[in-house]
Amino acid sequence: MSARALPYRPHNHDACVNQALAEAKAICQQQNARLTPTRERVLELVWQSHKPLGAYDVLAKLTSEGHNAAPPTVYRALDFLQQYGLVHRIASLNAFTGCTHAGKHHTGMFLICRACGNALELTDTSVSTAIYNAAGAEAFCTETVTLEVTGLCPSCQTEQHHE
Amino acid sequence: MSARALPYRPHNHDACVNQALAEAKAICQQQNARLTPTRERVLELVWQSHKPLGAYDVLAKLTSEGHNAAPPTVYRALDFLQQYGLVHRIASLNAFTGCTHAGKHHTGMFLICRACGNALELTDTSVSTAIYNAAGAEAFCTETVTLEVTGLCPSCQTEQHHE
DNA sequence: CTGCGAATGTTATAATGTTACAAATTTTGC
DNA sequence: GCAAAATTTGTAACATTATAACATTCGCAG
Repeated sequence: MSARALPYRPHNHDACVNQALAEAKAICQQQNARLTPTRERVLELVWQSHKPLGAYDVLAKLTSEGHNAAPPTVYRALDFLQQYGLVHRIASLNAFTGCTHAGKHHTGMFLICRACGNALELTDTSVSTAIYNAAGAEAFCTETVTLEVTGLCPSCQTEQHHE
Repeated sequence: MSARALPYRPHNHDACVNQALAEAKAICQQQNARLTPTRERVLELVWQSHKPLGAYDVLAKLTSEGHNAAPPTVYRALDFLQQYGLVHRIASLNAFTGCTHAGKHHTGMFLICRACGNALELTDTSVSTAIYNAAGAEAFCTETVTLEVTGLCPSCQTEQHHE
């Protein structure tokens, strides 16, 4: 598998989408989960860019395509996708983004640019370890970690025009 | 200044509240900010326990005290308190909690027990450093960090009855 | 083809958060 | 002290995000 493109640099984004869809199909098949058309379409929509997308944004896109959708349609699809590790919810944005480490056990860390809105998902062992240890020092049993960093991505640090 | 009590252990909680209020007054005085009665009352309410409180919970308490409050009343007070580092917003819960490190420059890390609902705020240099470095390795300029760990606190790991 | 569980449609509503403008209060400059 | 300015609060309406409850349809095993 090739390295992931950086969200805030120009790249062939179709490759991102295709890879994500291919991985999703493989994962669902392997786990005997049904990647139905609606679920697949929602996953595609979330992957339309590296900017986390609100549930109602997804809904609007579905609607504009003629899909007869309501909020539960979207939230159910997103729940399913989250369950199988195909998308992440960004709590600080109330939005969803495609998982770039699908299938791999990981603690997502997100770098979210406040200027261009793109989010980069990282996995960093020293971060996870430090968090796990800090929690352990308080005898706390860690189950889930929400780690979202906001700031400026390399592109937006130098450019004036934010995409 | 004495060490902080652990949220999920029995402790003299009035001391927590009193300390928080005293610190808040000192900080506001020092920064020439006005800790008005409404703001102070909201801070007290948020400090009524170590369980992060929703804005509408605060609103309900204010209302039950006869205060003529509406959502903006609460959100404005919370915004003010956040601005001066007196409360934190817990994004994964849509709730607010009193800051136990008010006045000190810090990156909050929260250990949130899914059983009892209490939250413990930590500051851990190795965690902050690891995060900052991981972001820096991507040439990302960190501004804010949201770090919320969910799991089981020591008490709830052993006890059946969750407070 | 029929019955069962999973998935989706549909309607309504809950929970969280914001906008906009008016009134009251506090501060400030004189 | 007093008027103007700035800050804070009141008030009503509304926007956004998410869920509940129940009916219907779909996919598939027997």
